[in-house]
Amino acid sequence: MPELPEVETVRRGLAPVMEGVRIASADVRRPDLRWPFPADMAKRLRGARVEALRRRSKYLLADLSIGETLIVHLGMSGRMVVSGTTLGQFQREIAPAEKHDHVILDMENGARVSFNDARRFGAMDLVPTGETETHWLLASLGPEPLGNRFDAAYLRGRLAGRGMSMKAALLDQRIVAGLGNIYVCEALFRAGIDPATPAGAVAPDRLERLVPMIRAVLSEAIEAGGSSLRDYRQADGELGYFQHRFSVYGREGQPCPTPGCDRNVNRIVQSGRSTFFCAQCQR
DNA sequence: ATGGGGGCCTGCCGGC
DNA sequence: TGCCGGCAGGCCCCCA
Repeated sequence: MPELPEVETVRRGLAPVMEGVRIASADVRRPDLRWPFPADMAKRLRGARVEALRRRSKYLLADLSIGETLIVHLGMSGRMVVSGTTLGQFQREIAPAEKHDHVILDMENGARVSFNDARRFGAMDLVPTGETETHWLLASLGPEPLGNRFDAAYLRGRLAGRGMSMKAALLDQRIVAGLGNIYVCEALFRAGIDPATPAGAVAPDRLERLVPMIRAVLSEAIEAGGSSLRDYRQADGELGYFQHRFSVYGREGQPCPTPGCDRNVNRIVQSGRSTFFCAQCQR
């Protein structure tokens, strides 16, 4: 659900209330999300100070003073709800536990951070900080799309000879880590690439155009504070505004936004997921 | 190795 | 108003 910009927005919202602050107590209200929580997670979290809040792809990483890192994935519907603090635009009173609040962290500064995830596709794990990169969930992730290692030459190498569609290739977290359905649709539209084109068949100059488009759409979404659809709210509880700037995502049947184009946005299904695109502008 | 599809969960929305 | 099918931003796993 939340893609890279949404997770980065959550990270930025949480950092002021969590970084440098000890976890006074952790309430782990069920034994698992998508996978079982580590044993004694609540006990290990209690008293640990959050040294830094980082992000890798769609994962939040909280480095703790106990030498362990709390890995958090929001899945499709995960949210971090902050209350009990005047830092940021949060609810001032401590929010009582609500339905689907699975893990509640009460910080020593009075803030409460509740992990709420209705669909429970999310995940949490606690690993030695030095082993974060090699954790089984993170080990095979590709480069960050906003990082230096991601460029057209890299993409060319990874896509050469591949028969999968461009849509599927950009959704593959081993190739580039952090894009999801929305931003893949938007980036392919901006780059004028047909989502169904076999990845290995896209010409180098088009990949050269694609990379800055991916970076731009992600940067703009972060700048706008994420997208936030339906049941998702960013860390400060405010709805994000980037969703109003989608060119094609969720706009089936509406006019293509390209000036002079008279087509409507199409929706097709690729490997079970909706793809939105303009058949005129994307070839 | 590659790629395609199923499944995990709950909630919401539109149509009848 | 109520019920039901379809759909949702992710990702692992199995199968051909």
